[in-house]
Amino acid sequence: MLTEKEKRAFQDYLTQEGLKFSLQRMKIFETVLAGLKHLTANEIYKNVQKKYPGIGYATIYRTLRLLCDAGFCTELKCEDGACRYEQAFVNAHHDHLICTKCGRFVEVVDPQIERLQIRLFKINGFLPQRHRMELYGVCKQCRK
Amino acid sequence: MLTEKEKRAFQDYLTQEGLKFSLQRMKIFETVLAGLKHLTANEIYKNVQKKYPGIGYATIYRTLRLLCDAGFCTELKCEDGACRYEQAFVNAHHDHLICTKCGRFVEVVDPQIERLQIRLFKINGFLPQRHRMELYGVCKQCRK
DNA sequence: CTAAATATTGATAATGAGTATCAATATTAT
DNA sequence: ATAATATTGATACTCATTATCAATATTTAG
Repeated sequence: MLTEKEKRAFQDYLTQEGLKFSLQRMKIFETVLAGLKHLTANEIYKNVQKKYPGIGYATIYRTLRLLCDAGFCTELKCEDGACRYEQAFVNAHHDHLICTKCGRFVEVVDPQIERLQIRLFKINGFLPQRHRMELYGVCKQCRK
Repeated sequence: MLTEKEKRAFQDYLTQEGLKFSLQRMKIFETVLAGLKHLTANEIYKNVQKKYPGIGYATIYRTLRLLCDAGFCTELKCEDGACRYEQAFVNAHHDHLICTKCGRFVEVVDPQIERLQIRLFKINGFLPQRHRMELYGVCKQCRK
C-alpha cells in the first residue's frame, strides 16, 4: 500500500507538470512502488490488471515513461531484451549483481567503485552523468 | 584485411566445432574484425553487402551469434535498443565510456575497479562470470 | 573424383517489445 | 454545468531479432 507521502508526491508531480490525475496512473504508480522485484512492463501490466481490469498496454508504457521522467522509478535494459523497472522513491542509486542461473537480482553499491568511475570520466575528459554496472555470476544457492 | 593467423583461427574454430566453411561467414568475420567502431547488425549487413551482395539478414545474425559464441566478438546491448558488436580477437575485456551527445565510445579498463568488482561478487557469495559497465557522460568536444 | 549426407543460405514469415494514431472518455478550470 | 484539454484503450505499426523451409553449398566416404 502507498503511504500518504508517496501519494502526495505523485499528485504534486502531476499538478506541477500540468498533468491530470487518473486512477490508472495511480494504480501503476502503486504497483511499481510496491514491486520488490525488477518487473518487466508486461509483468506490471498483468499485475495492474488484477486491480484494474481493462487497462491498456499503452497506458502502462506511457505511465512507466512518466514515472521514470519524474524520477519515481528507473528503467533497466536487460540482457533478455526487455526492460525492467524498479521504484526509485526510497531506493537510491545502486548497481546489480545478477545470477545467470536463477535470475536473482542483488542491489549493490561500492563507494570505492563509484569514486573510481568518476576518476575515469575525468581522465577521459568526460562530464559524468550516470552509469550502469551489472555483475553476472552464479549465486550461492545455484552453486550447490 | 585479415591476417593469416586470424583466418586460421576462424577456420580452426569451424572445423573443431564440426561447422562448415562458407564465404559468407568469412566475409562477416572479416568485417567484424576490421570494424573499428561498434557496429549494429544492420550496419554490418550493409557493410558486408558491399563485398558480398545478396547476403541475407539471417546469415548476418546467425554468424554474429557464432562469432560471439566463439569469442571472436562481443555483443553490447545499447540504450537505443540495438546490439552493437565489436571484435574481441585482439581486444581484451574493457568497459565503455559513452558520450550522450555524439555517441562516441571510448574503451576503458580500470584494474582497481576490476578488483573491487571481484570483491563485490565474493562478498555476496557469487561466483564471478562477467560484467558490463557503461559510463555515460559528455565528451570534451561536445562540451565546447 | 563423385555421390550421398549434411550444414548453410536467403527469402520471408513470425515474434516480441515498444511506439504512434485516433476516436471515445475523463478530468480540470471557468 | 460546461467548455477546453488531457488521457485512455484498441489497435496498427515499427524495429530488431528469430524461426521456417526449400534450394544450394560443403564435406565426407567410397
